[in-house]
Amino acid sequence: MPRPPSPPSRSTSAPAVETVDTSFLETLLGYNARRAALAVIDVFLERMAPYQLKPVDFSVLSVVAHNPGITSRQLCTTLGILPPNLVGMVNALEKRELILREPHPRDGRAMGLHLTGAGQKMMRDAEQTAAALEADVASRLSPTELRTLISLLKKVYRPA
Amino acid sequence: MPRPPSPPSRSTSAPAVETVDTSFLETLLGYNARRAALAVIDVFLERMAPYQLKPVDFSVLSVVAHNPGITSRQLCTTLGILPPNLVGMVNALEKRELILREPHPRDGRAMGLHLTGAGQKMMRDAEQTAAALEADVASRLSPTELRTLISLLKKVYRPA
DNA sequence: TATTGTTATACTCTATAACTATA
DNA sequence: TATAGTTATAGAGTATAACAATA
Repeated sequence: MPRPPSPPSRSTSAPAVETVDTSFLETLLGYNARRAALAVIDVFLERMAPYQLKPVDFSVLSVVAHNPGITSRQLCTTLGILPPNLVGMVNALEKRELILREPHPRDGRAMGLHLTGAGQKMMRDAEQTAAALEADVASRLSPTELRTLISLLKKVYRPA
Repeated sequence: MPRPPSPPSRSTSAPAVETVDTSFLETLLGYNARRAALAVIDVFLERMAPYQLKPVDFSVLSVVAHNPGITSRQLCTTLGILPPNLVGMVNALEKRELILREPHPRDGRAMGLHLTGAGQKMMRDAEQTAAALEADVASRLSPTELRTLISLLKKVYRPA
Protein backbone atom coordinates (compact mmCIF):
# COMPACT_ATOMS: atom_id res chain seq x y z
CA MET A 1 0.00 0.00 0.00
CA PRO A 2 2.14 2.83 -1.34
CA ARG A 3 1.89 6.32 0.02
CA PRO A 4 1.78 8.48 -3.13
CA PRO A 5 3.89 11.62 -3.38
CA SER A 6 6.40 12.31 -0.64
CA PRO A 7 5.15 14.96 1.78
CA PRO A 8 6.30 18.57 1.30
CA SER A 9 9.24 17.96 3.61
CA ARG A 10 8.56 20.33 6.49
CA SER A 11 12.23 20.35 7.47
CA THR A 12 13.16 22.71 4.62
CA SER A 13 12.65 26.48 4.85
CA ALA A 14 9.18 25.87 3.43
CA PRO A 15 6.50 28.32 4.64
CA ALA A 16 4.61 25.85 6.83
CA VAL A 17 1.34 25.90 4.88
CA GLU A 18 0.40 28.44 2.25
CA THR A 19 -2.69 27.13 0.54
CA VAL A 20 -4.70 24.50 2.35
CA ASP A 21 -5.23 21.25 0.50
CA THR A 22 -8.71 19.80 1.05
CA SER A 23 -8.69 17.54 -1.97
CA PHE A 24 -9.24 14.36 0.00
CA LEU A 25 -12.26 15.63 1.92
CA GLU A 26 -13.69 16.88 -1.34
CA THR A 27 -13.82 13.34 -2.68
CA LEU A 28 -16.28 12.47 0.11
CA LEU A 29 -20.01 12.65 -0.49
CA GLY A 30 -20.79 13.36 3.16
CA TYR A 31 -18.44 16.34 3.27
CA ASN A 32 -19.85 17.87 0.11
CA ALA A 33 -23.48 17.22 1.04
CA ARG A 34 -22.98 18.86 4.41
CA ARG A 35 -21.24 21.92 2.96
CA ALA A 36 -23.99 22.33 0.38
CA ALA A 37 -26.73 21.94 2.98
CA LEU A 38 -25.07 24.56 5.20
CA ALA A 39 -24.74 26.96 2.28
CA VAL A 40 -28.44 26.71 1.53
CA ILE A 41 -29.38 27.01 5.20
CA ASP A 42 -27.33 30.20 5.56
CA VAL A 43 -29.31 31.88 2.82
CA PHE A 44 -32.51 30.37 4.17
CA LEU A 45 -31.96 31.98 7.58
CA GLU A 46 -31.39 35.40 5.97
CA ARG A 47 -34.30 35.37 3.60
CA MET A 48 -36.79 33.73 5.95
CA ALA A 49 -35.98 36.10 8.80
CA PRO A 50 -39.01 38.27 7.98
CA TYR A 51 -41.21 35.25 8.73
CA GLN A 52 -39.23 34.39 11.87
CA LEU A 53 -38.91 30.84 10.59
CA LYS A 54 -35.93 28.58 10.98
CA PRO A 55 -35.65 25.51 8.75
CA VAL A 56 -37.28 23.20 11.30
CA ASP A 57 -40.20 25.53 11.92
CA PHE A 58 -40.69 25.86 8.21
CA SER A 59 -40.63 22.09 7.72
CA VAL A 60 -43.16 21.58 10.49
CA LEU A 61 -45.53 24.23 9.18
CA SER A 62 -45.18 23.02 5.60
CA VAL A 63 -45.95 19.41 6.48
CA VAL A 64 -48.92 20.46 8.60
CA ALA A 65 -50.13 22.70 5.78
CA HIS A 66 -50.14 19.80 3.34
CA ASN A 67 -51.40 17.27 5.89
CA PRO A 68 -54.04 18.95 8.03
CA GLY A 69 -54.89 16.86 11.07
CA ILE A 70 -51.51 15.14 11.18
CA THR A 71 -50.48 13.99 14.65
CA SER A 72 -47.32 14.99 16.48
CA ARG A 73 -46.11 11.42 16.28
CA GLN A 74 -46.49 11.35 12.50
CA LEU A 75 -44.69 14.67 12.21
CA CYS A 76 -41.79 13.39 14.29
CA THR A 77 -41.42 10.26 12.20
CA THR A 78 -41.61 12.21 8.96
CA LEU A 79 -39.09 14.89 9.86
CA GLY A 80 -36.79 12.91 12.14
CA ILE A 81 -37.58 15.01 15.20
CA LEU A 82 -37.77 13.44 18.66
CA PRO A 83 -41.16 13.89 20.35
CA PRO A 84 -39.85 15.83 23.38
CA ASN A 85 -38.19 18.30 21.05
CA LEU A 86 -41.29 18.90 18.98
CA VAL A 87 -43.38 20.02 21.95
CA GLY A 88 -41.61 23.32 22.39
CA MET A 89 -41.74 24.11 18.69
CA VAL A 90 -45.47 23.47 18.45
CA ASN A 91 -46.08 25.48 21.63
CA ALA A 92 -44.20 28.43 20.16
CA LEU A 93 -46.04 28.21 16.84
CA GLU A 94 -49.32 27.94 18.72
CA LYS A 95 -48.46 31.05 20.76
CA ARG A 96 -47.84 32.84 17.47
CA GLU A 97 -51.30 31.70 16.34
CA LEU A 98 -49.95 29.98 13.25
CA ILE A 99 -50.91 26.47 14.31
CA LEU A 100 -53.53 24.89 16.54
CA ARG A 101 -54.13 21.54 18.21
CA GLU A 102 -57.52 19.90 17.87
CA PRO A 103 -58.61 16.62 19.40
CA HIS A 104 -58.08 13.70 17.06
CA PRO A 105 -61.39 12.36 15.68
CA ARG A 106 -60.75 8.73 16.56
CA ASP A 107 -57.85 8.59 19.03
CA GLY A 108 -58.41 10.25 22.38
CA ARG A 109 -54.69 10.32 23.11
CA ALA A 110 -53.65 12.15 19.97
CA MET A 111 -53.99 15.74 18.87
CA GLY A 112 -54.44 16.73 15.23
CA LEU A 113 -52.39 19.67 14.06
CA HIS A 114 -53.81 22.35 11.78
CA LEU A 115 -52.75 25.72 10.44
CA THR A 116 -54.78 28.74 11.44
CA GLY A 117 -55.97 31.12 8.77
CA ALA A 118 -52.99 33.33 9.48
CA GLY A 119 -50.74 30.29 9.31
CA GLN A 120 -52.07 29.31 5.91
CA LYS A 121 -51.69 32.84 4.59
CA MET A 122 -48.13 33.10 5.87
CA MET A 123 -47.09 29.70 4.52
CA ARG A 124 -48.28 30.55 1.03
CA ASP A 125 -45.77 33.41 1.01
CA ALA A 126 -43.10 31.51 2.90
CA GLU A 127 -43.14 28.52 0.56
CA GLN A 128 -42.85 30.83 -2.41
CA THR A 129 -39.92 32.61 -0.76
CA ALA A 130 -38.25 29.30 0.01
CA ALA A 131 -38.54 28.13 -3.58
CA ALA A 132 -37.20 31.46 -4.88
CA LEU A 133 -34.29 31.50 -2.47
CA GLU A 134 -33.24 28.02 -3.48
CA ALA A 135 -33.29 28.97 -7.13
CA ASP A 136 -30.90 31.81 -6.25
CA VAL A 137 -28.54 29.60 -4.26
CA ALA A 138 -28.46 27.12 -7.13
CA SER A 139 -28.08 29.86 -9.73
CA ARG A 140 -24.83 28.33 -10.94
CA LEU A 141 -26.78 25.20 -11.91
CA SER A 142 -29.00 24.91 -14.94
CA PRO A 143 -32.60 23.87 -14.29
CA THR A 144 -31.71 20.42 -15.60
CA GLU A 145 -28.69 20.17 -13.32
CA LEU A 146 -30.80 21.16 -10.33
CA ARG A 147 -33.37 18.48 -11.12
CA THR A 148 -30.58 15.92 -11.50
CA LEU A 149 -28.99 17.00 -8.23
CA ILE A 150 -32.21 16.66 -6.26
CA SER A 151 -33.00 13.32 -7.82
CA LEU A 152 -29.53 11.96 -6.98
CA LEU A 153 -29.80 13.22 -3.40
CA LYS A 154 -33.08 11.36 -3.00
CA LYS A 155 -31.43 8.19 -4.18
CA VAL A 156 -28.92 8.57 -1.36
CA TYR A 157 -31.27 8.97 1.60
CA ARG A 158 -34.49 7.36 0.45
CA PRO A 159 -35.35 3.98 1.96
CA ALA A 160 -36.09 2.03 -1.20
CA MET B 1 -53.54 32.65 -6.98
CA PRO B 2 -55.53 29.44 -7.06
CA ARG B 3 -55.21 26.81 -4.41
CA PRO B 4 -54.85 23.56 -6.38
CA PRO B 5 -56.85 20.50 -5.40
CA SER B 6 -59.38 20.97 -2.66
CA PRO B 7 -58.07 19.67 0.68
CA PRO B 8 -59.15 16.21 1.87
CA SER B 9 -62.10 17.79 3.66
CA ARG B 10 -61.43 16.91 7.25
CA SER B 11 -65.08 17.32 8.17
CA THR B 12 -66.00 13.99 6.59
CA SER B 13 -65.36 10.66 8.29
CA ALA B 14 -61.92 10.75 6.67
CA PRO B 15 -59.13 9.15 8.71
CA ALA B 16 -57.29 12.37 9.58
CA VAL B 17 -53.98 11.56 7.86
CA GLU B 18 -53.00 8.17 6.52
CA THR B 19 -49.92 8.66 4.42
CA VAL B 20 -47.93 11.83 4.98
CA ASP B 21 -47.39 14.01 1.95
CA THR B 22 -43.93 15.59 1.85
CA SER B 23 -43.94 16.39 -1.82
CA PHE B 24 -43.40 20.10 -1.36
CA LEU B 25 -40.39 19.75 0.93
CA GLU B 26 -38.94 17.27 -1.51
CA THR B 27 -38.81 19.94 -4.19
CA LEU B 28 -36.37 21.89 -2.01
CA LEU B 29 -32.62 21.48 -2.45
CA GLY B 30 -31.87 22.36 1.16
CA TYR B 31 -34.22 19.69 2.49
CA ASN B 32 -32.80 16.99 0.25
CA ALA B 33 -29.18 17.97 0.85
CA ARG B 34 -29.69 17.87 4.59
CA ARG B 35 -31.43 14.50 4.52
CA ALA B 36 -28.67 13.04 2.37
CA ALA B 37 -25.94 14.48 4.59
CA LEU B 38 -27.61 13.03 7.68
CA ALA B 39 -27.93 9.63 6.02
CA VAL B 40 -24.23 9.55 5.26
CA ILE B 41 -23.32 10.81 8.73
CA ASP B 42 -25.38 8.06 10.37
CA VAL B 43 -23.38 5.39 8.60
CA PHE B 44 -20.19 7.33 9.22
CA LEU B 45 -20.77 7.27 12.98
CA GLU B 46 -21.34 3.50 12.94
CA ARG B 47 -18.42 2.53 10.78
CA MET B 48 -15.94 5.00 12.27
CA ALA B 49 -16.78 4.04 15.83
CA PRO B 50 -13.74 1.72 15.99
CA TYR B 51 -11.54 4.79 15.45
CA GLN B 52 -13.54 6.88 17.93
CA LEU B 53 -13.84 9.58 15.29
CA LYS B 54 -16.80 11.81 14.69
CA PRO B 55 -17.06 13.67 11.38
CA VAL B 56 -15.44 16.83 12.76
CA ASP B 57 -12.53 14.97 14.32
CA PHE B 58 -12.03 13.11 11.08
CA SER B 59 -12.05 16.34 9.06
CA VAL B 60 -9.54 17.95 11.39
CA LEU B 61 -7.17 14.99 11.31
CA SER B 62 -7.52 14.59 7.56
CA VAL B 63 -6.72 18.24 6.85
CA VAL B 64 -3.77 18.16 9.24
CA ALA B 65 -2.56 14.95 7.61
CA HIS B 66 -2.53 16.55 4.19
CA ASN B 67 -1.28 19.93 5.46
CA PRO B 68 1.35 19.29 8.12
CA GLY B 69 2.19 22.44 10.03
CA ILE B 70 -1.17 24.06 9.40
CA THR B 71 -2.20 26.57 12.07
CA SER B 72 -5.37 26.44 14.13
CA ARG B 73 -6.56 29.61 12.44
CA GLN B 74 -6.17 28.08 8.98
CA LEU B 75 -7.98 24.96 10.09
CA CYS B 76 -10.88 26.98 11.43
CA THR B 77 -11.23 28.95 8.23
CA THR B 78 -11.03 25.84 6.09
CA LEU B 79 -13.58 23.79 8.01
CA GLY B 80 -15.86 26.55 9.25
CA ILE B 81 -15.08 25.93 12.89
CA LEU B 82 -14.89 28.80 15.38
CA PRO B 83 -11.51 29.07 17.14
CA PRO B 84 -12.85 28.61 20.68
CA ASN B 85 -14.53 25.40 19.60
CA LEU B 86 -11.42 23.97 17.99
CA VAL B 87 -9.36 24.17 21.16
CA GLY B 88 -11.15 21.34 22.93
CA MET B 89 -11.01 19.08 19.89
CA VAL B 90 -7.28 19.56 19.43
CA ASN B 91 -6.70 19.06 23.16
CA ALA B 92 -8.59 15.77 23.05
CA LEU B 93 -6.73 14.57 19.94
CA GLU B 94 -3.45 15.58 21.56
CA LYS B 95 -4.32 13.62 24.69
CA ARG B 96 -4.95 10.60 22.45
CA GLU B 97 -1.49 11.16 20.97
CA LEU B 98 -2.81 11.45 17.43
CA ILE B 99 -1.83 15.07 16.94
CA LEU B 100 0.77 17.44 18.32
CA ARG B 101 1.38 21.16 18.46
CA GLU B 102 4.80 22.51 17.49
CA PRO B 103 5.89 26.11 17.52
CA HIS B 104 5.38 27.79 14.16
CA PRO B 105 8.67 28.41 12.37
CA ARG B 106 8.05 32.07 11.61
CA ASP B 107 5.16 33.24 13.80
CA GLY B 108 5.69 33.15 17.54
CA ARG B 109 1.97 33.41 18.22
CA ALA B 110 0.95 30.43 16.15
CA MET B 111 1.27 26.70 16.65
CA GLY B 112 1.74 24.30 13.75
CA LEU B 113 -0.32 21.13 13.90
CA HIS B 114 1.10 17.75 12.95
CA LEU B 115 0.02 14.14 13.12
CA THR B 116 2.03 11.80 15.31
CA GLY B 117 3.24 8.52 13.86
CA ALA B 118 0.24 6.81 15.43
CA GLY B 119 -2.01 9.51 14.00
CA GLN B 120 -0.64 8.98 10.49
CA LYS B 121 -1.05 5.23 10.76
CA MET B 122 -4.61 5.52 12.01
CA MET B 123 -5.64 8.05 9.38
CA ARG B 124 -4.42 5.83 6.55
CA ASP B 125 -6.93 3.21 7.70
CA ALA B 126 -9.61 5.75 8.62
CA GLU B 127 -9.53 7.49 5.25
CA GLN B 128 -9.81 4.16 3.50
CA THR B 129 -12.76 3.22 5.72
CA ALA B 130 -14.44 6.56 5.02
CA ALA B 131 -14.11 6.12 1.28
CA ALA B 132 -15.45 2.56 1.47
CA LEU B 133 -18.37 3.53 3.67
CA GLU B 134 -19.40 6.28 1.29
CA ALA B 135 -19.32 3.90 -1.63
CA ASP B 136 -21.72 1.69 0.31
CA VAL B 137 -24.10 4.52 1.19
CA ALA B 138 -24.15 5.57 -2.45
CA SER B 139 -24.51 2.03 -3.68
CA ARG B 140 -27.74 2.89 -5.44
CA LEU B 141 -25.80 5.34 -7.59
CA SER B 142 -23.58 4.36 -10.46
CA PRO B 143 -19.97 5.59 -10.30
CA THR B 144 -20.85 8.17 -12.92
CA GLU B 145 -23.88 9.34 -10.97
CA LEU B 146 -21.79 9.68 -7.81
CA ARG B 147 -19.21 11.79 -9.64
CA THR B 148 -22.00 13.94 -11.06
CA LEU B 149 -23.61 14.34 -7.64
CA ILE B 150 -20.40 15.47 -5.97
CA SER B 151 -19.58 17.85 -8.76
CA LEU B 152 -23.06 19.44 -8.59
CA LEU B 153 -22.83 19.78 -4.80
CA LYS B 154 -19.53 21.63 -5.18
CA LYS B 155 -21.18 24.04 -7.58
CA VAL B 156 -23.70 24.86 -4.86
CA TYR B 157 -21.36 25.73 -2.02
CA ARG B 158 -18.15 26.72 -3.68
CA PRO B 159 -17.27 30.42 -3.68
CA ALA B 160 -16.58 30.89 -7.38
C1' DT C 1 -3.27 48.47 16.23
C1' DA C 2 -4.19 43.75 14.59
C1' DT C 3 -3.94 38.77 15.07
C1' DT C 4 -3.24 33.84 17.33
C1' DG C 5 -4.62 31.06 20.65
C1' DT C 6 -7.18 30.66 24.63
C1' DT C 7 -10.79 30.92 28.58
C1' DA C 8 -15.27 31.56 30.09
C1' DT C 9 -19.79 31.46 29.03
C1' DA C 10 -24.33 31.35 26.84
C1' DC C 11 -27.46 29.64 23.63
C1' DT C 12 -29.27 26.16 20.64
C1' DC C 13 -29.89 21.38 19.21
C1' DT C 14 -30.33 16.76 20.15
C1' DA C 15 -30.96 12.74 23.21
C1' DT C 16 -32.80 9.78 27.31
C1' DA C 17 -35.80 8.59 31.18
C1' DA C 18 -40.01 8.73 33.14
C1' DC C 19 -44.80 10.24 33.89
C1' DT C 20 -50.22 10.61 32.34
C1' DA C 21 -53.95 9.40 29.79
C1' DT C 22 -55.84 6.83 26.63
C1' DA C 23 -55.91 2.40 23.57
C1' DT D 1 -49.41 -4.05 27.51
C1' DA D 2 -48.48 -0.58 24.32
C1' DT D 3 -48.74 4.16 22.42
C1' DA D 4 -49.37 9.70 22.19
C1' DG D 5 -48.11 13.53 24.32
C1' DT D 6 -45.61 15.64 27.75
C1' DT D 7 -41.97 17.02 31.41
C1' DA D 8 -37.47 17.33 33.09
C1' DT D 9 -32.90 17.03 32.16
C1' DA D 10 -28.47 15.97 30.19
C1' DG D 11 -25.27 16.27 26.56
C1' DA D 12 -23.46 18.08 21.91
C1' DG D 13 -22.86 21.65 18.98
C1' DT D 14 -22.37 26.52 18.05
C1' DA D 15 -22.02 31.44 19.33
C1' DT D 16 -19.92 35.98 21.44
C1' DA D 17 -16.81 38.66 24.55
C1' DA D 18 -12.54 39.32 26.46
C1' DC D 19 -7.68 38.46 27.68
C1' DA D 20 -2.34 37.40 27.10
C1' DA D 21 1.33 36.96 23.94
C1' DT D 22 3.17 38.24 19.68
C1' DA D 23 3.11 40.67 15.09
